[in-house]
Amino acid sequence: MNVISTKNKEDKVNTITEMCKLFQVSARTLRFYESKELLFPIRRGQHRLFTKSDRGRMKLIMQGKRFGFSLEEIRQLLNLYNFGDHRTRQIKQTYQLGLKRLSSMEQQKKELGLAIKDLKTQLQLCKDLLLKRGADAQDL
Amino acid sequence: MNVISTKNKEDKVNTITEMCKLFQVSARTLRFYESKELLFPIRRGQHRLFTKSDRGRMKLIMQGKRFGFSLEEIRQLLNLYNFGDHRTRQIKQTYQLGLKRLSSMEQQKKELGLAIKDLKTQLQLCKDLLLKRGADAQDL
DNA sequence: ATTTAACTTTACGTAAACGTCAAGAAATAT
DNA sequence: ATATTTCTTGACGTTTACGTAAAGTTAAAT
Repeated sequence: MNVISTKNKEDKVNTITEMCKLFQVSARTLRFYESKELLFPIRRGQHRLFTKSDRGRMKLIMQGKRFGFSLEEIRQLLNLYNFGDHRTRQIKQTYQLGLKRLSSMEQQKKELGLAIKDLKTQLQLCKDLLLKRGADAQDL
Repeated sequence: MNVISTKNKEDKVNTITEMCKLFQVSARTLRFYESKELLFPIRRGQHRLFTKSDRGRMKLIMQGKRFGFSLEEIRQLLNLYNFGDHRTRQIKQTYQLGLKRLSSMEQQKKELGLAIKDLKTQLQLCKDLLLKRGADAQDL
């Protein structure tokens, strides 16, 4: 790798099928996300090429989905990771939204902790009943 | 409250509008949940009356939704909280499902923790940029 | 050069989770 | 007794998040 070459991992681009494998989603899904402005693949001719930025965004999208956020909610926050190229006014708004999202996620984590505790209790009760009914402790 | 009266908070039933207020959902939602067998309100004539059991189930439904589970996923687990009236075979299955759900929720909590960390970092970067651009620290 | 594989757009279809009338029955208030 | 409110059952509509099939285009392989 010489000085002239600016190529590095950051510059690596992926075809749509590569992205599908990377994130375990369909091509339809990726095109859909592009249409909804969650991804911005560049074009070589007609074909899409997904950049490092898209990969980062996809990671966040999957994360957001996991936590039950809608694509629209996710989209609004994605700008938080690209704030370089936005107006200060815009960034401020996104920042505020980010703070709200953060507190929402912290709240959710708390509730999740409680729900887990409840579920554990309930599972124990269930287990006790099964044992009392003569279940084999082995398969529990 | 005398000895003969068996009435207590457990016996309290709610009309559909009371339930709506209690859980901040529409009547349509409650009827929909009944149609999907997540709730089992008793009937006084044609009208629905929601029991303590339904209230408990609703709490779990709301919780499940918050964490991104589908109604069908939620329905399957609800039996975990009514296992008294089921066959041992059934309970065993529900118990197994509960264990899986538990580990899924614990995993989610972990990921949520990481996502929160990431978001905090990103928010800090964002804040720095805003301050460097001369934003008033007051409104951040 | 031609087959093949990967990709494209367009467009209709679908499942989940309700919303929103419409029309009638039942309970409550006056 | 009658008006009003609350509730009921359909039944069609809507949004989200894609699936899927059709028909054409581009790139890669032979």
